[in-house]
Amino acid sequence: MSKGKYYITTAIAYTSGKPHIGNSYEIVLADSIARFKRKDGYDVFFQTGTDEHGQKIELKAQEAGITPKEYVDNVAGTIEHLWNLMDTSYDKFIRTTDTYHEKQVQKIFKRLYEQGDIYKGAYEGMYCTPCESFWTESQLVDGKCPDCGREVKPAKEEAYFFKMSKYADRLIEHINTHPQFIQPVSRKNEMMNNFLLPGLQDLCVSRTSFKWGIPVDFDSNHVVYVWLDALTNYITGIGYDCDGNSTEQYKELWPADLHLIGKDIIRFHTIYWPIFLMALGEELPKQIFGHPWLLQGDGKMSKSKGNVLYADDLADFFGVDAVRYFVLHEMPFENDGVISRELIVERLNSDLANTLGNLVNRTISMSNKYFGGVVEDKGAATDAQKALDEDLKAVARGTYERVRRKMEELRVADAISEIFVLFKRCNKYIDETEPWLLAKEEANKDRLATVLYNLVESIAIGASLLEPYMPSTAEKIAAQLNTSLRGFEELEEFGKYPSGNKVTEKPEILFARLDVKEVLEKAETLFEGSKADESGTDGKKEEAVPDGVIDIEAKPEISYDEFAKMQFQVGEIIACEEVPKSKKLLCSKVRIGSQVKQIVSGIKQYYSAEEMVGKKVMVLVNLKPATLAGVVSEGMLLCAEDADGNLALMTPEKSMPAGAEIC
RNA sequence: GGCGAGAUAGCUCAGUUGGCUAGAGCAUACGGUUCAUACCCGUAGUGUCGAGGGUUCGAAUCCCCCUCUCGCUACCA
Repeated sequence: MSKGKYYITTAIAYTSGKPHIGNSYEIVLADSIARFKRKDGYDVFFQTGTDEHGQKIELKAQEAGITPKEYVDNVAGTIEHLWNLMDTSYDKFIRTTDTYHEKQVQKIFKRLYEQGDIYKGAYEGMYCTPCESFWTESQLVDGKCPDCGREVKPAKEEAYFFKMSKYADRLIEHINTHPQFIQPVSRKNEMMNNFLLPGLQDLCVSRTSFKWGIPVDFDSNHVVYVWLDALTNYITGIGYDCDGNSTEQYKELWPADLHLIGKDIIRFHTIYWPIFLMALGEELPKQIFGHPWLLQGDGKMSKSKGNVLYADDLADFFGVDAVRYFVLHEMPFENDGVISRELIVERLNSDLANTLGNLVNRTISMSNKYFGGVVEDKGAATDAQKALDEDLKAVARGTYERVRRKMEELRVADAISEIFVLFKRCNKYIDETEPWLLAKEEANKDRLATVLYNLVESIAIGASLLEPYMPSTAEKIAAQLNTSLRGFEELEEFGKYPSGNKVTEKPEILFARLDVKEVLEKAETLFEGSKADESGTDGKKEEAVPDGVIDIEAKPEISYDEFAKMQFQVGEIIACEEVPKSKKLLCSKVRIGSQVKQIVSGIKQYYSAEEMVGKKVMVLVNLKPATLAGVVSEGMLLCAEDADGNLALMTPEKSMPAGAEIC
């Protein structure tokens, strides 16, 4: 009997490169929820996929010397392979380059345009010719340039905008009346306070600066903004049609029950996406969960440091289920969690090898040793023993309900812990009943059989509950017990294991204990080896990176003319002060030849105002002035930036006069 | 700068509407046990519950203030 449909999605993965474990973990999380709901009697539809458009991909492809399509085919293949490797049970893998998706996005864009939600405007906003500045509507003072007070006029660069403000009130109302809509709740406040309550800006939903996107079919200069493109995957993937010819599947599945996403893209999912849906007249998803991230403890993950963890490498090392267990068990609900090989070894040893693996092993060993593997419920127990048995049984029978409640709140880590409470209870039961003592007296044979039966039955229940999280481990345990995994509806009754059944003769070790030191050494060796022959997902060989250097993302080639437009000069800092009300900004007076410019820079963390004075620095002089934190800045001080974001000013290597050209 | 969250055992955290000697897991030490993957079971802990002040018979829990950390956000030209 079905409890109804359950449509769950992950964010679609961006195909700019191979995702690391921090990104891959979302799919495992979604998978465990999908599998749980399926076992719990829901008709689950689980969709994932890839987001394949955008400038970044266009550039990456250009770098690799292949077409964008070739590039994304490559990466999408890698991603789907990873998802499969992690044993995820998605029903649909959508790619935003799929034809049906692209067609639908074009239709949606057109419809929104025709009904007036999307309008053609100017990307940079209002232009003040004398100041050479663009301003957004909200920056204008009485509709005039905030700097000089003169008239402004619309800029030339055209773009399409979505009227967000039109739907803002409805969205606020929806969020307020649906407390479950945004999870965790702290995220809801952030969205409200930062975006909704101050007033939503209209969103620019087209681009002309690159080509790799879905073209706006009635205006070929424009491609659809990637987020409008990407978000709609949730409906196009199940057959939405904006002319009203949506499939039966769509009608059944929409609205989605859960969008599982990273906390970094909550804004797009809780503001823009619902508003797009309102504009289309569709229902809003029931819940959006912005999960935190698993981060590396020892600094940022970086390719050149060789400390990036990938799901496939970890799976090679520890096994798929161990990795699944780790990421799910450490799944932070509100704060970011930490992942490292050391921590994985710790968890694997203490939970998987000691508590679970050893329990299964010792139980099966005893069954073989004492009864040739036959497990029989003789029902033998004195009153005192009955109390003991009943306590174990109560834990076993109640575990499903405890797990279910945790899953209801998406507390996956807590759900798993509940299952391990049962396994720990089993270990304790062995100590309490002392089977090895029972085995010494022939008169206690029946009691011994009963004890082992209770253990086998409890483990069978635990394994069945474990299935959504560690599917193949659950299967392995069932196989060793010579039984099959049960449905959830069979877990609240104790004694389903067929009495007289025979367990396997030779129990395999489920999880071997690992030595942290050995693991780290092996990882080191592997990394050294793979550095030499690793070919990136872009098909281009990556050079081994020597110590002390970093790589950054390459920008497209420019012409000499483009370069020549920029004017660099040596500037001398003659005064400098902190910008009030600002965390990062210093405001410097910079002498460049005979003139003095005021330049604001975000370097307060690295330089004090005092030490700035007297420095000769490299200045981009002819940059369009802008206002930062209320202060006008008329240029840019150039800095070098390392992988951790530390900044160092560029200064001339020999003494040079202020104003000297840098060319 | 604005808004918000938090600071509890070595580590990760739980502590409901203020109430007895402040808890769990991991790690540590000791004891027990030997069926098992040197595993399991038990016991023991230590904590100025971030600092200071206040309300109260009584505060980790409420109020004020301070310090620090974190998240989102605006500036990072």
